[in-house]
Amino acid sequence: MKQVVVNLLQKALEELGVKLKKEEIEKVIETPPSSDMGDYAFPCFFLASKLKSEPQQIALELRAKIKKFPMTDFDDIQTSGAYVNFILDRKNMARKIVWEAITQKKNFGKSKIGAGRRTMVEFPSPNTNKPLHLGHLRNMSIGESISKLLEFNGVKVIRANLYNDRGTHICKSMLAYQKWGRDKTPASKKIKSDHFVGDFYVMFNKNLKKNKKLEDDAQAMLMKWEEGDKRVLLLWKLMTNWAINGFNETYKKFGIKHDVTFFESKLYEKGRTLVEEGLKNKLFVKSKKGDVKINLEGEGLGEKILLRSDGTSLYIVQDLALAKIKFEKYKLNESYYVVGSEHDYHFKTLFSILDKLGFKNKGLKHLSYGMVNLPEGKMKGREGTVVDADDLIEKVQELVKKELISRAKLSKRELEKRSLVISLAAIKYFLLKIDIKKDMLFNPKASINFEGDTGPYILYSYARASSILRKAGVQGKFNIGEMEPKELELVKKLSQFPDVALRAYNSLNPSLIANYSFQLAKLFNEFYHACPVIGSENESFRLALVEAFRRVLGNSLNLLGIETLEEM
RNA sequence: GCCCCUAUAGUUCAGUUGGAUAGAACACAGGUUUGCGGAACCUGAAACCAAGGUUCAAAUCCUUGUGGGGGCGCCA
Repeated sequence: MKQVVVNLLQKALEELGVKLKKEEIEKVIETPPSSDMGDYAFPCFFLASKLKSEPQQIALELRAKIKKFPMTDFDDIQTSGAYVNFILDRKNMARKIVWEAITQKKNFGKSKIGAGRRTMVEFPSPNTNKPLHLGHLRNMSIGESISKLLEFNGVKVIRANLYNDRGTHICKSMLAYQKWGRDKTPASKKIKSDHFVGDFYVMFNKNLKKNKKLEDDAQAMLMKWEEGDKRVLLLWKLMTNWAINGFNETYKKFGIKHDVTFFESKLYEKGRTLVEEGLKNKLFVKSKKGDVKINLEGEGLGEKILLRSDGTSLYIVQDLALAKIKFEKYKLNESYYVVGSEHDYHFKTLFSILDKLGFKNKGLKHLSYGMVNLPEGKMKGREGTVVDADDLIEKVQELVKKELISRAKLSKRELEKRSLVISLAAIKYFLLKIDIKKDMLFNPKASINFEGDTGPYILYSYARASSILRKAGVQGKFNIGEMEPKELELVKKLSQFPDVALRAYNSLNPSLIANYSFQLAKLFNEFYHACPVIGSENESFRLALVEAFRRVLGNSLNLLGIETLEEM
């Protein structure tokens, strides 16, 4: 519908002597602050200097020109100051949007703008020495939602995960296990296996306070690991598998699945050829001590060391290698890294070095998201102020169960299923509604609230729509009579979905979808309070509207990685 | 010390990328029972960190200051 407005404006502007491209016109079109003013607005301020006239005057002339064209889609075109406001034929619009939503179903709102592209999205890439925490939940929510957004716009997505399974942090857990964990296994302790590993990491840090020598022991163990010491490798394999098996349970519960998995342990020496290449091109320099570094002062990034003086490589070298492997093996157009903003500097240097190595315009992007803070401040692993991912999910699920039990009798299985869907909706929505790049506060009390701007509230409105449709039975065609204001508002909100999905795709920001979902759910609740559906004069249209709403909200939630429920 | 990010009701967040009257939610005060599920709906009070600048137009862009967060290892 916007395109019709654009076309009309382009023709009228040309008659006034201004040639503008469609995209230029589309860009300035906005939505008026209130819907009585119109559905689309065109501000004329920027034309004032070109036409050497008052913006108000231009608006009037523009309106006069447009009025002369034959039109079917509009009730009226008005001006208000320097704005030309287009008022759509509401019945026509409602018919169109509702019909499209109902018939296009899952495809409603999709675009093909990304067709033919292949993009890798890497998340959450944890360390294998301790279980996932709240930050990883934000990471996974964002990673999955962005993957869905890309797919919704035609992109072929490859979901990847990189395990940071090598280094001193791993050796710390291993050392603690060697010292104090003899013969115990996750099964014998009846504990989730990644938590089992994490407990030893905590144990290491506790004992480190009493015995500083442990730090050296961990370093010594890393040396043995690098030398290929069989005993150390055996233990490493055992514990890494425990960690990963535990993660896999969490991924499954959280609803994410990877297509590719990378391991730092297999990659960390693969960047050598790249380093040698850089040395040949004099991009990198070897100092007298033997370490290899690159000067990035020009970019304001300082000096970066790539190889230690003993010849072993640093973390960034494997990221260099991995970037290349990704593009060569998977024929990518883009590669996105979902990693917290604390690593902004790392990615700046990484991309800068790759650029210098001739790896230009490869669509590498750091999807940097803000830190998750607690009311008490930052989460600190060693001080035990971390919110554990599994614990959080379990805790929220328990609260949902209590709520469900107080409402209806459910079978155990149904209780489990519903409570999981609702609690994941609560957590994911809470984490996704905030602008990806901003730090956020995770208030445990607010996160278990199920009223207002929350996942459960949105799921509830979906379930109510389903309930109405269930009661009414199957419907076919519909007729539109006079529309109530709430019906119109709901229709307009539905019509915005394709635009919102596209904007979220362009800005790679799921929070737009989250906020839209809430606004849509809220309008629906207002609508069904104001307008009876079943048995009303406009039953056929209202039912269709409810169905369209249900469809669009379902599509919207799907983009957030949130499942829906027919009953709550 | 240097670099990056950030600042909107009591609190947590929006604000269509520079446009018309800055929107919600929570909390607070009050209300909606005989209609499709009250995890709902309605009413009320409450905000752009400060000072300059650019512009027809600034919460949005620039400068400075102040507050908050992060990064500056031959760690990952």
